[in-house]
Amino acid sequence: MSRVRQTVTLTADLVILTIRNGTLCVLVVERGNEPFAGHLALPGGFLRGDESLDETAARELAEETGMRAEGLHLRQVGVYSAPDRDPRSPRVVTCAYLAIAPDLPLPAAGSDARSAHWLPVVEVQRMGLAFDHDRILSDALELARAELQFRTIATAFCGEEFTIAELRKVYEVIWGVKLDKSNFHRKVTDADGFIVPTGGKRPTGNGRPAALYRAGEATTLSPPMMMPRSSDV
Amino acid sequence: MSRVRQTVTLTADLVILTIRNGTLCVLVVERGNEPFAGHLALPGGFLRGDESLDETAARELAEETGMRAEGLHLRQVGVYSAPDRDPRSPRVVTCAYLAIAPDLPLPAAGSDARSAHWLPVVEVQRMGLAFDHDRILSDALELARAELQFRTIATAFCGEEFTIAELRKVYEVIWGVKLDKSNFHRKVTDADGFIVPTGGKRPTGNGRPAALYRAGEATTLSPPMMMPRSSDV
DNA sequence: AAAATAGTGTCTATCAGACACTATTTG
DNA sequence: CAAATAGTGTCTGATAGACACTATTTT
Repeated sequence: MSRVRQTVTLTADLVILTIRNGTLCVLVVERGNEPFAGHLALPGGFLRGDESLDETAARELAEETGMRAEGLHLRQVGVYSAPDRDPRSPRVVTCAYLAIAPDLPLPAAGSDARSAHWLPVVEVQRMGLAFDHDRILSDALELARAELQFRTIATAFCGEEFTIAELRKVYEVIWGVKLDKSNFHRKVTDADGFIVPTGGKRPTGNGRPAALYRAGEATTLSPPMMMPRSSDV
Repeated sequence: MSRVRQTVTLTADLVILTIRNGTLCVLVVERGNEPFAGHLALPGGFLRGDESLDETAARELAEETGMRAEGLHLRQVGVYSAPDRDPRSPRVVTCAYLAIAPDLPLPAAGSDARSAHWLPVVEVQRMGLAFDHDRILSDALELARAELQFRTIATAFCGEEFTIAELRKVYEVIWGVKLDKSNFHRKVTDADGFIVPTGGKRPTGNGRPAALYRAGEATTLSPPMMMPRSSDV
């Protein structure tokens, strides 16, 4: 029996990241059903007969956050298929997706009869998640760190309009480093199609108001924004 | 029916790359069974009940090439789950893997009752593959190009011992560029744990014999070997 | 004016690319 | 010696990081 092909059910699980109050947060749900009822887990859902897993992920993302998935950063992290990762039968295999959201209010709780919350990533890692979702979360974070270097996804954490300081904060929070203000400014304004000035300004309370930008057309970042190498050493 | 969770069968498909006579080649099989009987396709196999997809991929790799998968570069490319990608029922979803092999003789043909061949990638792309394997192949190639920059996988294309010229040829073939001999030499010898001199020399027919190296301990390449940016411009 | 934040200019160490040069082999 | 390939040295332009400086706002 172990040597024959097996039928499984497929889920798409989502690691939806955002930045709130300068802290990297992830959307987690409290599970209502077994297995792991009452435990925290990543949001996700089952593949339907008429859709691909990418479509499953986009549908779940829309249900959980109200975001339209079109033009949104939604990227496969990997497949998690250990035979014992989920006690259910038929066996459940999942494909994890990374999504990035601006700091949005969540739709009314209970839209999916589950309670969804933004929680700081560090706190989630301390508490632990159901299934193999701890591993999925850390893999997704690693992917996000790498993608920041080569793709223009950092703007997805910001609203429609943002300042360069806000964009810099994205890099600092996800990479866990402090970046030089001047050098960052130079690099993002030089990068081709990364950000476009809107002409507007945003008063910041104290100090000179910052110029506003919106995301440019480019999806890849050239030249790349390399993560400081001091951490490897 | 389309709105309920669906059971599927899972396969792991392999994009196994090697370099033969200075040409990038991929292992393809001629399908013996429907669907697509007689067509070329990527090797692959069904998930069994006692294994993960990573293990399925490693098992198939061993069956097709005779390589032991331990310590071998085997990396998920992505999941391909379009509802119409395979006409069979129950629906077939695949996870593609990238593997890299030195220039090995294949095990006796017909080990899996299928004929496996190394074919140049460009020729395979011209002829076309079954299912969505054309797309999988091009995604795997893109991944291989990117991984060459940051991981020490180039040595996996070479035998146990290799010269720096052979290693350079790997980069040149996969990136499709010509690299400067001196600068390449400097970069690979400076990179930490990338290659280790064995002390041996290999006569190349004509000319000064080249020093031999073996793969070092490092898996990530620091500093990275950046692909020349001229191609983007 | 002081404080605070945005943004610019400039110096320097480092590194990639170009390329001339030396070294060691075969014929 | 000529040819061929391996390997070294050096110059230069581009870029990242450090940091001093200017600009514009609120209190």
